[in-house]
Amino acid sequence: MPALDLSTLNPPQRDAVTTQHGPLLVLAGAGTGKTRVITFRIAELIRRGVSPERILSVTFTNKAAKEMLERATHLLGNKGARKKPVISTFHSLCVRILREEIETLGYPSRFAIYDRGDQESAARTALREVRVADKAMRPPDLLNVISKWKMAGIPPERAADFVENDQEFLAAVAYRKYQKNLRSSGAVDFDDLLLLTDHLFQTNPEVLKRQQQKFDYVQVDEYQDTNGVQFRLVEALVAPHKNLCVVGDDDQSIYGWRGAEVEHILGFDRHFPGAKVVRLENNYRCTDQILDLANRLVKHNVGRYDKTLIAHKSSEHPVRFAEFESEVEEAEKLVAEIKYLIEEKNFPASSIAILFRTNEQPRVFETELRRMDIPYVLVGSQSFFDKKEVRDLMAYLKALAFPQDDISLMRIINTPTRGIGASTVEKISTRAVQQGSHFFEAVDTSLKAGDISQKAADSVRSFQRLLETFRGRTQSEVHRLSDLVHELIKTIDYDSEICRQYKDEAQQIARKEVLEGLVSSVSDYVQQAEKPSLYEFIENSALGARDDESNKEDLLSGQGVKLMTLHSAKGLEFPWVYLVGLEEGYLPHRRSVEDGSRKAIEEERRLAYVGITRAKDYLTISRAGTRKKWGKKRLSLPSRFLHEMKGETAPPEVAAAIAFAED
DNA sequence: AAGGAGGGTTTTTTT
DNA sequence: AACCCTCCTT
Repeated sequence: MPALDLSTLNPPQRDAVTTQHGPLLVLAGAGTGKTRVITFRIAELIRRGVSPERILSVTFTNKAAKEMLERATHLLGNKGARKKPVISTFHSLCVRILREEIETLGYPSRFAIYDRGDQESAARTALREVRVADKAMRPPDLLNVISKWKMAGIPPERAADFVENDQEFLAAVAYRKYQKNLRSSGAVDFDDLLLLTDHLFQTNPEVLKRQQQKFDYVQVDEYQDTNGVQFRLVEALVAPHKNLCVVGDDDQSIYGWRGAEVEHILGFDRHFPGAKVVRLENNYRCTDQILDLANRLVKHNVGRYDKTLIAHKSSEHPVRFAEFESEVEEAEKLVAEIKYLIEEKNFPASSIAILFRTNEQPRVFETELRRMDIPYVLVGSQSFFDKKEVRDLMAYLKALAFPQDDISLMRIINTPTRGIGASTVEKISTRAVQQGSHFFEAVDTSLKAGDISQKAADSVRSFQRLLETFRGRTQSEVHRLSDLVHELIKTIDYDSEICRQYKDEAQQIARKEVLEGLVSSVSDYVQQAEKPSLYEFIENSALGARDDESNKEDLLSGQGVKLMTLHSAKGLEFPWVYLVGLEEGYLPHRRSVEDGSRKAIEEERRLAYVGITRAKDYLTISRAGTRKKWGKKRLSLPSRFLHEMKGETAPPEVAAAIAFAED
């Protein structure tokens, strides 16, 4: 654990950071010790007698929250051991508030939180219900549009007025279905958590007052990434005292597509008059060459605070630019070098990171790393919870915990196959919609109406009984929840399902191990939980806040080469970094280029900036001349950012291609 | 209803 | 190359 050291701040800055009252904006560039500022402030406030639980710090990821808590606890030593400062993500904070205020809500007292996978299923169902052809709009696209509307406070009924193109017209119709289905399943998505809390604050002064009284000091990390709803929540919480300290860097705003608005950080002193502004421009992370490159690149952005970070470390090694024939060669050559570094130079694998723009890119590197027997960790979205088996089993657990959750039920009703075919499901569902009931309540009607056979009805009912039995037991035998999950897997005979699906024996074993992993994480959860419940386990999983899992991740991350997207690399640093795939269409991404707006390209440029500034000592930036896409080899041109950061003009063929794409 | 073959489509980024 | 959907046979 690095010692906390504010010697990097000059005295007025130090005073400002520890100012006890009023709004404070810390504009901190990359590598200037942003997070340290918050941790230091927490410790300082506590030292001055503020009770730890009255200090709220909000981060964007659970990982960041956990790390901050560890640092703060460490800093406080034994003194802080009894009470802890509150550190949480926006989403966990909202869940807590909603749970506390559940009585006032008028919403079902139990609600399922849908994770990304659930949201996609719900989106797919909605699209189907409004008969949108699959190719007209994909579930993820629908979710993006819905999220945009939700963050702008636009409800389903009014979405039609805000439609900007044909696709959004379809989305507006599907949005209504999506929200209706979620509500009838007793579920909320990530955005709803924020929206409901916001709504609660706006409409219920007592609730707001109660929540306001909980905290005397509020701090927000990565403030450049707050969206409209998050801004309103913060504003509401600090309204009585305005003791708000935000930390961020407008050059690292990379979540515009999720509704983040840089205006929040740029206009902080307008929103909070009298705000103190502290600028941190001394970079202690990167060598001067790395920083030069980053500075030169980001200067091409127009909408930003003009600032130049000052390096405090001189370069031992120049930044390298590598070019390869294909993406395969890129992976082979770079991994060969990594092998050399680890084996010959005793470089710890964990100090090396490979950063890329999209989730498709790490594949080649994974193959190569595995071939070379180098330990690696793929950090990010394609995680444990995205595996099909886990999602199936989680759907079972959700169906158990939430009897009205028909969306989860649909996922598992015939998985593994149990004689409930598509047409049976279709017919019962239609009846259910007609009579405005849940799926199981429509079985009788369907049978009487002659929609389905007696045999089909029996299969459905017997599955319903199975669920009910387990549902009862998850409550009465909650202390042995993991045994129950194990028993459930045996009862539904999921193992046979795996064997049927995967012919390869190694695959079968791997998949079964995944399931065992889930069972053991349930068991870990039950052990560490104060008052274990199936609901809480599901909730933790959705929010990605499961202790056991992140511990495992930490354990792993100590060992391997890290592979991650630029988005997940935000806030991290590594001694040795490969920034790969610097090609037009990837960075900047094709979709942003096609968008054509300066804003879109500037966000891509900030992504590249984030990538460069992750490197402490060594940076290699690489590109491939060809790249396989959809099984076909295609020419890949060097990214415009390469030329910008080197201070060159793009060669004619690249410039022509850029101009062509922008037309 | 289940399973397999064949055909078409796909890849931003994430709490 | 991998996935999902549809259609066809059993």
